[in-house]
Parts: sequence; structure tokens; C-alpha cells
Amino acid sequence: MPTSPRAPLSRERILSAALSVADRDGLPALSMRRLGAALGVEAMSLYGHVRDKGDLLDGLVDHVVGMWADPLPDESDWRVVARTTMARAHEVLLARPWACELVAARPTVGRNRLRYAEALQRRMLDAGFSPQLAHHGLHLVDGTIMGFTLQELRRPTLQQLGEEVAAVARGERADEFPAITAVLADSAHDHAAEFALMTELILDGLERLHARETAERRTTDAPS
Amino acid sequence: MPTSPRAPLSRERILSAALSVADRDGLPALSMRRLGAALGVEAMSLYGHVRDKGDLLDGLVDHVVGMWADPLPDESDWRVVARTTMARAHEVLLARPWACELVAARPTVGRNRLRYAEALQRRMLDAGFSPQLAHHGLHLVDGTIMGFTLQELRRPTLQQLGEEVAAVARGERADEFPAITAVLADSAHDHAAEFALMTELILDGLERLHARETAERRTTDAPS
DNA sequence: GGTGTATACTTACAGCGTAAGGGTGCCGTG
DNA sequence: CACGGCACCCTTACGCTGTAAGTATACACC
Repeated sequence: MPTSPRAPLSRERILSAALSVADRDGLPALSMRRLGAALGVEAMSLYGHVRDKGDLLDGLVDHVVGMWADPLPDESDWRVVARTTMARAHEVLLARPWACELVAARPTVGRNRLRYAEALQRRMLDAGFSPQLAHHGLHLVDGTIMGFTLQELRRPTLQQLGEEVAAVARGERADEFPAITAVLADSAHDHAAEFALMTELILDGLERLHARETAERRTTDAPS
Repeated sequence: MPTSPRAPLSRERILSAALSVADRDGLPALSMRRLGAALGVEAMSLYGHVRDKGDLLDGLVDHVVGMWADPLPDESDWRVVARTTMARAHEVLLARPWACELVAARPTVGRNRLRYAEALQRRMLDAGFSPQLAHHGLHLVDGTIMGFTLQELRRPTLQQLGEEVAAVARGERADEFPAITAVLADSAHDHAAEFALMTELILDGLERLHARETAERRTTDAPS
């Protein structure tokens, strides 16, 4: 067999291997050498297809964004698009804790991010949003995805760090932190339900802003 | 002068030096060796006061949290506490881009975080929130702080990365991304105003959930 | 067959976190 | 005053990181 025994490298193959490594061993374990080893290749060979490690990470970010933004919902109602996108993004990010950290560290705007922003903002403009409000809407949806997912990821590490905090979480410091203790004691916290509730809160809020905006426009445009 | 020419190390001094280094040179530059050098000391000397680099970073996170959570507003209205805390947190995090990244990477719950959570949740419980809703409220406020600040930090790096994206941002791809182009063309984006608007949206939403909750409780408790 | 080009490998360097062990000066006690 | 103990800090070393520079191999085409 004259051909090389291994398939040739490519950006695609590198990115998907990087995704596997990060999924399996976490983000700190994603070094160029380990990634190369996972592909049966030396570290330096990767640099033919990837400018930097930063470039690789940026590619990874957009790849992950594509996981929830692709395929875009074929739906004209901005609420439906926002809702399904938020749910999918939440699911994808929860399954890949390293992705949140990565997006925070490398807030890249890639092709998938562009396509998703375009789709959501177009729906909002079509629904009569002002460009300003469409801008706010995108930020609100995106911010909620990241902010809330980070909240949930914060929780599992709670017990692993800090005896003082763990005592509070076990309800042993009710004197000093009564409210926290009461809240923790009461609620069997359902993350998925909370995220859904907050999604609706966000969408309601946006819709109210939109309604207020159109009301103002009407009184301004036709006051006579 | 028989005493050592340098003041003895302490966790406090180390943390505040780490803060300066991160502020000046960024988070990647915060290595144990550089931090030691900033204190006139070798890297290994730090390990007498800090278990780990992770321990140091956790301390840094809570230190930053303290910057906006301390002193807690002396105010009984949860809305006021939430609003001022969000504004202060936003300001602090925008001035320290590395802090967002750090919180995402090390979602630690420290002493300052506990005190702040306690204060806000107590106000909510006092106002008649159910423990569930107070829990949601804290998550909503925290999530919005992080999510929105991350959004804003994403922007400055937009032009530095990716010629394709930069072209879109300059409005040269109106054919493929009409909505984005329209939105960018129209809005002179005011981040502070957007954050304030979204803060009110959040608070309104929470208040509506609270009102709905009390209405339901009334019909349940006294239906006769 | 010879040459060009793409691809992957090798070597090397500076920097990282930190484990292990070696000094050095203050401090309380005899 | 002398001395043991003990904080504190420094030195050295190891395996890891990203990546710059240079080298070898294997295929495509004239």
C-alpha cells in the first residue's frame, strides 16, 4: 500500500478530535501534544492546518455554537426561534462545561455565530422591532444563555471547594445565613424548569418592550 | 535596621499584588514567578500562604466579588439592592475583563459571595417571595450580571479576529447579513443604557412572577 | 527521471506549576 | 547570655506547556 497509512490531516479532523479530547479529559488536557497524539501525529504537524492554539480554540467555539445554531429553526416567529435556540444552547453547554469557560475566555464571533445572530435579528425586525431593540434582544438572549448556564455549572463545584461554604450548604450555619439556609432547605431545585421559567420571563420582557415601543411610535407618528 | 528590609508576606498582600498584576498585564501573565517577583520574592515562597495557584485564583474571585458586594446597601427593598448590586458588579467587571473569564473558569463560592447572596435573598423572602422564587431571583440577577458583561467584553475583540467578521461589522456584507448590517448601521450602541434597560426588564419580570405567586396563593389559601 | 511542493517529524527554548530540601534570622525559654 | 525551635524564604529540579526553526519523506507533474 503506497499511500500513507493514516488519513491526511485537515482542520475539520483536528477540530473534531479536539472536541473529543476536551469532552473526555477536560479543557486543560487539550494540549497540542495530546491532540496530536489523539490523531496519531506529532504536535507540530497541527500547525499546518491551524495558525495558533488560539485559532484552534476559536474554531472550537464556533463549532460548539454550530451545535445549537445549526440547523436554524425554520420558523418566522422570533419567540419560537429564541425559545428553541435558548433551550438547545443550554443543553449543549451543560453537556460541555468546558465550552462555557472557553467562550468566556475567547469571545470569538465566528461564522455560525453570525448566521444565528442574523436569523434571530431578522425575525425581530420583521416583527416590527426597532434596530435598537433587536440589538438588545440578541444580547439579552445570548447573555441569558451564558449567564444562566454558568450559574448551573457553578453548583456542582460548590461542595468540592471550601469547608465553610459546604457547612452553609448543609444547613449548619442557619444563624449566620438564615435566608440561604431557608432557600436551600425548601427548594428541590429543578434547573431545567428554572431555565424555562427564565426564558419566558425574558421573552415576556422583550415583548413588553416591543409593545411599548410600537405604542410610542404610534402616538408620535399620528398625533393629529 | 535589623528587621528584614521587606514586609513579611501575607495572604492579603499576595492577593492584592495578584490583582495589580492581573490588572496591568492580564490574566495569562499572572504566574507564580511573576507574582513573586512583583512582591520581591521567589515563586515558591508564596506557597506558605496559598495552597495552590487554584487557591490563589479562588481568593482573587472572592476579592473581586467583594468589590461590588461590599458594603452591602443598607436598604430593605430587594429591588434597590438588586439594582445597585447589578450596576456595581457590571462596573467592576467591565473594568477587569480578566475577572469574567476567571469566574467562568473557577465558579467558586467564597465568603463575600455568601454574604451577598444572603442579603439579597433575605430581602426577597421579607418581601413575601417563596423560597423557590428567591432562589430563582438570585440566579437571575447573577446570571444577568455575568451574561451581559460577557456580551460587552465580546465586542472589543470583534474587529481583532477574523477578516470575514470584520467585513460584516463594517457593513460590507449587507447581501448575506442584512439584519445584522441594518442593526449595526442604526444603533449607536450605548452599553450602559442597555444594561440599565435589561436590569429593569429583569426586575419587572421578577416582580410579575412575585405578584402571580401571591395571587395564586391567595386563591389557594382562601377559596371559600 | 527529476524537481517542486505539501506534509509530517525532530530538535530546541523559554516559561509554567510545584515537590523536595537547604539555609537564615527572630523569639521565647533556660 | 546562650540555645533550641520555628517561621520564613530560597534553591534546585521535574515534567509539562506553546511554538520557532530546520529536516526528511512522499506524492504530482513535466
